[in-house]
Amino acid sequence: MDMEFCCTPVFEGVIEEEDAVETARALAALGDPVRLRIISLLAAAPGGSACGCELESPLGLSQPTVSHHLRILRESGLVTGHREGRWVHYQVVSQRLDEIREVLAPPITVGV
Amino acid sequence: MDMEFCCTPVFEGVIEEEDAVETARALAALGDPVRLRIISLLAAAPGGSACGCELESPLGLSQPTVSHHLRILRESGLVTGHREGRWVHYQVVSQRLDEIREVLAPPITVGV
DNA sequence: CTTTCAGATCGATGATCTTCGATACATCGA
DNA sequence: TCGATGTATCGAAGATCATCGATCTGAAAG
Repeated sequence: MDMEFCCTPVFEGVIEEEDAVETARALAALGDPVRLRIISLLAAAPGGSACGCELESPLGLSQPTVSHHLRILRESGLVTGHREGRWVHYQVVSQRLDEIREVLAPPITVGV
Repeated sequence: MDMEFCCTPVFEGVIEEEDAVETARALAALGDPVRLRIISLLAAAPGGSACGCELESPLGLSQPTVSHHLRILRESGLVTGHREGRWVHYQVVSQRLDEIREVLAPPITVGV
């Protein structure tokens, strides 16, 4: 079961309520200091991935809380998790970040 | 009194707690469907600006609520407001959006 | 089979956020 | 000066969110 994510640019006409909700969900997932640090930690980890247990200590948060944030990032398509024995290796989905950056990109200048 | 906004990239080393809070604040400001639509409405308005009173109807929200969201967008540097008689003309600060896009930009690839 | 450990889920709590009516402030027109 | 209009702020209600301890699942080790 794969997911459908938002891609509607903010600057091509007035964004519809429904599309705005989807896009806002992705941006809200990034709008939390803990989740930004998780992304940063994963990207900086050797091989670009780390298990949840490696995040608790640097974040200074409990295991359920880290798991909670990872779930939100997963549901927003910003990270993926692959089970490897007892561990789940998480890594950043850079394509997804590119998509979100595109949503905020300035309008296509047509002359002027 | 000018404001200091975040600019610390997520992918250049592990982002510090303090910087993460600042960056998250900006992204959280964008993480709301109403505020995304406000940005979209302002950008699509003739001259790229509109007063608060012109937003209430298309958003279907009360004046205090619209004012509340405009305040958050202002405090995040995403819009500016210029008083023109009784009206305050709001417009999107595209530079600020560029900054935020940069924060989410992929790391500088050094070989490989 | 039992223990151990990583991860997910549940339930509760406290904080934050969205929304609105009421109200105050500011500006213009009569 | 007075009323009308756009905006900001206040206070309250309801919803959402972050956080944790307790608990459950799943997998490896003994």
